[in-house]
Amino acid sequence: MPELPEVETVRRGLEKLILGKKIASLDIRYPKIIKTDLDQFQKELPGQVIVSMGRRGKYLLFYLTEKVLISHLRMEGKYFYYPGQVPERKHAHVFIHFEDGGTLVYEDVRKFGTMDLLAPELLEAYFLSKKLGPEPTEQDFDLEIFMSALKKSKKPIKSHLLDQTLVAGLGNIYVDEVLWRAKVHPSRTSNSLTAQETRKVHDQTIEVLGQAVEKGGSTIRTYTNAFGEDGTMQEFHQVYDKAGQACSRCGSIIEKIQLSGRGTHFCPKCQRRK
DNA sequence: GAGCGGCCCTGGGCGC
DNA sequence: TGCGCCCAGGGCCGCT
Repeated sequence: MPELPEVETVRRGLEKLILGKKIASLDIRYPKIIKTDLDQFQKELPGQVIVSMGRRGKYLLFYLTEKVLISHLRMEGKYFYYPGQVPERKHAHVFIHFEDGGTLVYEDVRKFGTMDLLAPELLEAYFLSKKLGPEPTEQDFDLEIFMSALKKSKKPIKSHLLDQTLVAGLGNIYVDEVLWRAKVHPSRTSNSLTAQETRKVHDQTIEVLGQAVEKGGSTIRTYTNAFGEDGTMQEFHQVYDKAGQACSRCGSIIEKIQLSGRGTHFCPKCQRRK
C-alpha cells in the first residue's frame, strides 16, 4: 500500500521512463478513477508532453505542457511502462499512449485510485482544500506548529497522524513504526503527549519516511516500483505485521488492535498508555 | 467544529 | 470442492 516513500519511488522511476514523451491518445477502461470532467480529461491530455514528475504527500504529479495530472494510488495503484506491445492485464484501467509507441498503464486491483487534471495555478488551492499538511522534512515540518495542533486535539495520536493535516505522507504502516520508535501508544489522545514525546514523534516521522525513501519503500503484499521491483524497507519494520512476535527493544509480545477501523501494531511495554 | 464510523472495492485467507 | 464471511486501508462523506 503506497505511502509517501512508495510514491516517491514510483516518481523517481517514472522520471527515468517517460519524461519528454508526447501523449498521443488515452484509453480509459474504468472512468470512475477520473475525478475531474471525463470529456475534458480525454480531450486535453493528447498533444501534451510530460515535462517533469513531482510529488506532494502521497499524490503523484505529472507536470504536462499546460496542465498537471494528479494521481493518487490509494491502496494498490501502480504504473507500468511498456515501450512496445502492451500485455492484456485484468486490472489495467487507464492507458496513456505516447507518440513514440510507448504506453504508460495504470493498474489498480481495488479501483480506489484517483486522477485529477488541473491548471497548474490551481494546484496550491487543490491541496489547500484537502488541508494537506507539510512535507515531512526539517525545512517544512515545523515542530512548534505541530506541537500547538496536538495540544488542541483529543483525537487518538495515530488517527491524527493519519489524517494528513499535521504532516503529509504517513500511512498505516509507517505511522505504527513512528509511534513505536517514539515510544508512544497509538491510542493516546493528541493533547496528552508531553513536549518530549511530541518532539520524538516529529523527529521520527522525518527519520522513518526518509529512511524508507532511501530503501525504495516497503513491499507488503503487492507494492512494486515503476520497474516492477520490490522495496526493502519492510526488512526494517519493528511492529507492522509483527503481532505475536517479540519486540526487538524489550522482548514483550507485539499486540494488534483496531483503532479507528485500522489494524494497529504496538509494543504494550515500550508504548504504555500511561 | 471535532470526532467517529461507513463506504468504496477486490482478492486472499479461513471456517464450515 | 465450493460457498460465504471477514479483513486489508486512504480519503471522502454524513452523522452525532
